[in-house]
Amino acid sequence: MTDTRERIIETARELMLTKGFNGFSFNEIAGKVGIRKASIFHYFVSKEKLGVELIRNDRERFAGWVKRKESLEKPEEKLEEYFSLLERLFGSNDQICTLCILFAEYTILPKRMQEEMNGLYNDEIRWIAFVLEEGLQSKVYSFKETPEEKAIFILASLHGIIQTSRLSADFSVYDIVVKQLIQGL
Amino acid sequence: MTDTRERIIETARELMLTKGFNGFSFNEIAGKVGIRKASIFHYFVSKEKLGVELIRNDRERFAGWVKRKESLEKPEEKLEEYFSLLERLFGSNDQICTLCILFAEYTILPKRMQEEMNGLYNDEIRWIAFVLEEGLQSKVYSFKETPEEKAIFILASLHGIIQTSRLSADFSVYDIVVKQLIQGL
DNA sequence: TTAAATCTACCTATCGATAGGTAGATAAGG
DNA sequence: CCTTATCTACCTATCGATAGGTAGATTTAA
Repeated sequence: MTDTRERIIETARELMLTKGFNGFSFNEIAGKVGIRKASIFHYFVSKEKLGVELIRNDRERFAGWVKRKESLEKPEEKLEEYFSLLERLFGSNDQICTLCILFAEYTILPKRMQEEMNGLYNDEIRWIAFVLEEGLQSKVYSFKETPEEKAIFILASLHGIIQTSRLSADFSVYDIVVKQLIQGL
Repeated sequence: MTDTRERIIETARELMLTKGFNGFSFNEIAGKVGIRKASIFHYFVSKEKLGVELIRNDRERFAGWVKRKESLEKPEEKLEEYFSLLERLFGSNDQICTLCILFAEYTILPKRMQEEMNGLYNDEIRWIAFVLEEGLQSKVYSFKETPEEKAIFILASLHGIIQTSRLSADFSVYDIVVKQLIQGL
């Protein structure tokens, strides 16, 4: 069944988002899923393949999310939904977003995973920049940087605060940052 | 001599700032320093102790840096120096700042290291907030958030962009962020 | 002054644990 | 019967850490 495969992926994602790619093992996944370590290799020939799929999975889900939000008319609403999206990824548990958790390991990750990370990052930047461009044209935003520069700034701020929120387990800092980001538009 | 000890620390720092705490081994340090792995245990009874010392080291160096910058009169100058300080930490090589690299591993790091991370983070936040407060009083800054909120925002943005700069090995994004940060003050 | 004791700075060899990964037997289902 | 799924059993490599030792400098004491 693909059921086991799905459970492997879901468990792996939880573990990766909590402890990083090199922070979890096949044994740990197996224990949580209730199978043996060797069985995982039936679905994923290597840990690298699993890692690549996890990120690509994220990209697809983001693409789907974007499509679902296309119906929203106002760019401010889209952006606000995006802020909520990232917030929902942590908050309750120890998990943080895919890019956030993998940044530190970047230099020691397989090239294929690095490429997917770049892809995911560019996906998000492009979408944010697009929404900002909309906001500029409809005059709800009035910043003087390029939409791309602003997007880079926004995403960096979000990534940074998501990570620091783990230190004190204080998630209120996220809103503090979002508030200032919106104010700068 | 403590010379060997110093070389162990310096090598460990380089490795940690590049690959994370769990991304380097005693063997790797030993190879670079030119001694045997077991010899490292003569100076550090455990990897945890080494890790704690690396962060505490950072805190002390930051404290020293702060003292050296006390002579600067204008808060804008201090802040600018701080931006340059962080920038200097990466740029040339694959290394990024201590907090940035350790954020992802936070949940699987020894408690003592977590505590030191919190200490380092608070050190930096407090100093930034203090400088911002100065700026408010001398009227060179005019933001309406509290200095602490602004400090949290600034540090988050810097941490975020430092990490993303590894993706494309494009360090120009740092200046893009700094520019926007200054503009928001 | 010199011999014994101690300390410093390493070494070799090995430990148990765990990592990712493989081979081949067995079980389950259509 | 045959394919797919999952198992047991095992491999190699590496991890942090320990045991036990050695050469040489330093300290102590008669």
